[in-house]
Amino acid sequence: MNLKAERGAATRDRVLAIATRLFAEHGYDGTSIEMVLHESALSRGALYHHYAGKDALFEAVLEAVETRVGHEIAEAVKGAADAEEALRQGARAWIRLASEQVIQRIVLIDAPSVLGWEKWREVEARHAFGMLKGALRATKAVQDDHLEVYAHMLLAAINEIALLVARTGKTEKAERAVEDFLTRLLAGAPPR
Amino acid sequence: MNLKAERGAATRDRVLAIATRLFAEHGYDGTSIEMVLHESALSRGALYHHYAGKDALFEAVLEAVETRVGHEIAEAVKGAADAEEALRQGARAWIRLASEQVIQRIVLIDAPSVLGWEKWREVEARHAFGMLKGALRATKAVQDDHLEVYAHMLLAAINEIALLVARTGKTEKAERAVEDFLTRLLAGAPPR
DNA sequence: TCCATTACAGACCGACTGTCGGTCTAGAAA
DNA sequence: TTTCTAGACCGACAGTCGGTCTGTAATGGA
Repeated sequence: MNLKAERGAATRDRVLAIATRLFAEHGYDGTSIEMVLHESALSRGALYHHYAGKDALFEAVLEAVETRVGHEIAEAVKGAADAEEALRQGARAWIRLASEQVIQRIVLIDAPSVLGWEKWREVEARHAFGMLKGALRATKAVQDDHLEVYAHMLLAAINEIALLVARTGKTEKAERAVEDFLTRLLAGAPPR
Repeated sequence: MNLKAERGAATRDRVLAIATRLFAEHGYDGTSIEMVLHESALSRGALYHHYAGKDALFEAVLEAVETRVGHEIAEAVKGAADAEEALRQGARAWIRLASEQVIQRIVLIDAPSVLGWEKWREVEARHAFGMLKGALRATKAVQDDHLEVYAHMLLAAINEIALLVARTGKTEKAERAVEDFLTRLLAGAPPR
């Protein structure tokens, strides 16, 4: 049970790579199963043997992309002196990573509408959101019962900027604004 | 040339109302033109006479929803004492409005993927984003060349919370966190 | 050797979007 | 009054797409 398993895994990987490219280029709706079939020189039966449907294929693609991104951000944050520094470096790394169309289209634009917001959030919690929440907690700048909401706001804000930068190209300016944004947020709760 | 024009406008409105409800309930992909046809007791030809296609119909729906939301938020902000107060009241009103499924599904989830991010942004600029940017400028808490980016981050953050509240129901808690978030942001740029 | 399991093939189905030739009628023009 | 035009509306149809189903080949454990 080795040759068979390996062949199957290889096919799945091939399909995954092709689907990732197509989804990124043409979006979920603009990509037909037919296209994937054609490029992978596979039959319908084979594809549906490995993936339950178009949605499931998309979800597998999303999962793979998120995993890769997670590793790259972890790498970028490695040398950070403290929690706040890690948060800043992570944010910067994320914005730069998200210049890739693969991430923009698949993770930020199509995923919520294809999988539904709940499912998307669940996937994010295991990756980008989870990391950010951890980093934010480590800074101790936010009281515990606001942590969840803060992490949501922060991630959404940074995602938006990633998309913005991808269109306008004003990377430095946006990064400075995000730095400023983070500085204000981390300044600690003012007296009310 | 009056009866004819009126009849046409009435048909467009009828279709728009039905499409809005269906898009909100089943999402863009889950709503078929066939459904709209059936509920509006109209023929394919007639519908395609008034709207260029499914995308165009969706865009018309989005525009109508955004316009309504714009009015309601303007109403909510009316009595605000100063710019900061207006921003806070606007944010709160927006979060509460976004408890409607119509707004969540159509404006926040489906629009970016159906129309594409650029088109979506363009529509938003004429409505929610435009208002928020104006309000933020009026507070003078953000330097001019960061204004655009800040407005993006802020809107994205608030939108995210609107979706979060819609799922978890913890309105008060989320609103307090947003209040806190705004307070920190508006506290002014710290010395660097 | 036998057989269960897995990989793969491709015909087929129903549903969907968008097109196209055409009808009907209000109301302007003659 | 008669004629003509533009716009509202109709429904058959083509083409595409996602997904199903039956069947075949080959691997590897019993």
